[in-house]
Amino acid sequence: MGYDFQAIEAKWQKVWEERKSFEVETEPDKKKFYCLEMFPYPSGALHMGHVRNYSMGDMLARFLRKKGMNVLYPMGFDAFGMPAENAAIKYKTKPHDWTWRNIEHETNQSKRMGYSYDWRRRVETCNPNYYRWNQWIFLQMYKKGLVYRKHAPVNWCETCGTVLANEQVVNGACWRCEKPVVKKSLEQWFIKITDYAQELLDNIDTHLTGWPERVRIMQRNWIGRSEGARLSFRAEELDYTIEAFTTRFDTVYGITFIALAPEHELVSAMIAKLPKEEAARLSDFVAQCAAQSSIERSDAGAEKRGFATPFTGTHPVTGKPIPIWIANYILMDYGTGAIMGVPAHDQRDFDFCRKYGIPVIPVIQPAEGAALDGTTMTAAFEEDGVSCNSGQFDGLPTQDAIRKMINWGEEKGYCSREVNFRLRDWLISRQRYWGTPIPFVHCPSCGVVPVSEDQLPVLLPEDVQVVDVGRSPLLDMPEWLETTCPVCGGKARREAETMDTFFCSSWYFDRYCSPGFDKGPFDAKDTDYWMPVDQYIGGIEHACLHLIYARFFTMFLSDIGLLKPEVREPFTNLLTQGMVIKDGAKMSKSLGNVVDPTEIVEKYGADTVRLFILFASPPQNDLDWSEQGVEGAHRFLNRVWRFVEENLDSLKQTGGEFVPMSKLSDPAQRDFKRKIHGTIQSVTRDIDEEKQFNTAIARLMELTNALYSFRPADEIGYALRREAVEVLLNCLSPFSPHIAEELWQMLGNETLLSKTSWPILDKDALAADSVVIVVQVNGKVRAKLSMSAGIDEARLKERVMSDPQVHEKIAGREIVRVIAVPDKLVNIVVKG
RNA sequence: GCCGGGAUGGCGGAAUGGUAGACGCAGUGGACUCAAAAUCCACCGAGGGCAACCUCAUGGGAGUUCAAGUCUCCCUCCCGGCACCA
Repeated sequence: MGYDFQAIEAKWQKVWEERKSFEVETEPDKKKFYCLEMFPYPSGALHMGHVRNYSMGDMLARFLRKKGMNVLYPMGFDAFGMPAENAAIKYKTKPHDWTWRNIEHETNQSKRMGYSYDWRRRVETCNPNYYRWNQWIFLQMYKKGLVYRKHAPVNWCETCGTVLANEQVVNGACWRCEKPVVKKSLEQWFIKITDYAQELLDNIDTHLTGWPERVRIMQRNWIGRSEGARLSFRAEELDYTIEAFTTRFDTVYGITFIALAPEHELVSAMIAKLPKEEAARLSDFVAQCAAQSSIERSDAGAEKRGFATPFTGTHPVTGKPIPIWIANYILMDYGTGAIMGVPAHDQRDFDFCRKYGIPVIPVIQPAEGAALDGTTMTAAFEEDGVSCNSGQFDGLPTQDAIRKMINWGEEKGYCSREVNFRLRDWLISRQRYWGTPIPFVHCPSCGVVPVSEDQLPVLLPEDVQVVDVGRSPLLDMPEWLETTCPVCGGKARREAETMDTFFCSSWYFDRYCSPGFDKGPFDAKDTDYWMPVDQYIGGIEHACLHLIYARFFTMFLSDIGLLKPEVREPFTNLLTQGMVIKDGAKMSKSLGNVVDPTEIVEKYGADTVRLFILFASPPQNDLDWSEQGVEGAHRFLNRVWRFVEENLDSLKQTGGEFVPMSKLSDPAQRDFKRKIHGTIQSVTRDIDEEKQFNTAIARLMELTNALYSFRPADEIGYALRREAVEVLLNCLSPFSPHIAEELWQMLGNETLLSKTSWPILDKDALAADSVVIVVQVNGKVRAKLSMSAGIDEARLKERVMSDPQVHEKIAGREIVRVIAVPDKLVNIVVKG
């Protein structure tokens, strides 16, 4: 009859759907497991990366169901975003229509793979029943003071026609289109994610122990905590107090200049105060700095340029006047946008001072070697040493000096302790159409005011033609734009900007718990049961994007009581899968090395594709696509099929109880029984603990090989063979569920294999009867002796030392020592 | 520059400090066949030997250990993240 995978896969997909095999409910008395994958953007079709991601998740979900868990395993679509607008222009359609068509197509693709999602829970972020809760959550954040508008230099992507959050700028370029990003001064919406910086950092150590070390380090770096102090310089002529942050208060006596970022607010006051000609030169300088791209600005090797102002600030400790400069290497968005310049101990300051002839005063001397001289040094001394030129602190080692001087500074009021983070507030607004409308209106008399909660959702018009990427069509829809003010009832204009789509993806996993709920974003009775996610699977590229935003959301939702207090983190365990590579490069349209999953599934079947993709590489590694490898996986499934088909009669005749190890006397049968249970043990461990799916599959291949070589001679032999086939199919079914289900049925089983418990391990069947003892001489393998298992150390030594073969290898040399590891090895150390 | 991760056959990859190379891919030889496909059997790190076996081998070098792919130190190369963050 042959392995007709097309018919089999269609058949079982239908059965599972009709029997609602994978639908789950909140059942507090059952042990739950929440298995989640990063939901896709519906760009048209699922690619191999998705297939890899979801094949892992589905395998785990199916495995855990068999282990008796109540498994929540949902799927949805991250459906708002730029590509829909671009596609709408290109194909002369509407983002709404394009997106929904793709959602339906990709859902069907997913079903064709046999993934066991509870499809009733599908979430689409572009659905008003979802994004209304985006708007609602945004208003809750506003109420808690976490939402604000700020006029600031922001990252602007010309190609996408929108601003970007810090996390979305990768090497100075847009994360999506990879075009350079420029700074633009705009008034934008921000969320105070920095209020949570400390908890985001602390929880990495306390809560994220189930995450890859790599991701934890990346997040720690991204949050970037540094401890130091804030100090101020009074600039009397300008009637202004300049604040600066430093991590090296111990170098305070080495300050020789103050530098401000060109965007610093004091700069315009200076321009106003300066004589016309000099004011013009300063404006010019500031304009030149602004013209630099963010890539140039952030290049450490770039030339440092400065402008000497005639103004000074008062040194907080010595009271001396310190000249104020404007410098292009000072960043406005870190610290205060002003620094204390200590050229002797900071390389950047040093470079700057040498260029402009500013004095260099060492305040730390190396513990050993020649003393530093400010006039002759060629580089800043940034290591630890001993303080000098620092009054009462002279002679202190650097670490002591840092501690003591900051205490002293605080006591005397020279400084105040401060912690700074590299993490910036989240710029949430986008100048785009296809997104969640920000639920605010602009009223000429009341200002920017929130839409009242009972007016949600602010619907996004769906019947919209996008013609130009440069301008949101919402701006040209007066019927949508014009509204009334929720406060005064007067004429007002809607906020036409939409939310960053990362807002949508920061809580979708909560929504899966109660997808139909309409009294809030989700029902606490469901999230209290299901959250947090037990296993999350997705790409490493979200390490400092989605995976930080979602953590912040969870903390916030927990703080306002929507999630229970103990849920502070959304994802207990994280698995980051590698990319799918072909011909040495990531599959991409531009390289033309894309393999379409649909075609491969048609040719080999979903079971083969799933098996290959999990077998070819461990989950975290990149996976090299190889059609020959796919054929190998297909061959294996064929082998399993053929075995059952060819031996069906004898397999069916021996149903019932399996023979326990104690009833087996034939060595071949005992070995085979051991192989069966050894397979259960290692497959279970590989999936559950090691997350090494490739080796789990290798074990199943070994069992299949053993099945082919085992020759049953009696009834017990046939019963063992039946046991082996059942174990094989059961263990195979999370990987290749359709073929396993079909063969299971062919054996005469009436229950669904998908609903059948994982095989029970018989520990008695694991113990070996005989073992091969490796005999080493001076650590080199010299002989292998077979003996029965469980011999103690003394008897083992005795047996090995009396063996003639071993004698020959020692050849009369003097025995210094004998090390014996029972059931394993004996190492004889000899001299000469 | 700083912080991570890695380097094992022709390839993907296995190896609680205890037989290096499981499993698969590719390859070689054979069986079946008129022939091919499919399938099955054998071989498959390098060198030496008729053989039993021996020597070398996990990027390079040292060290710890009875024993190191695995632990420690140094070096080389690759990959990733951060980077004028005060």
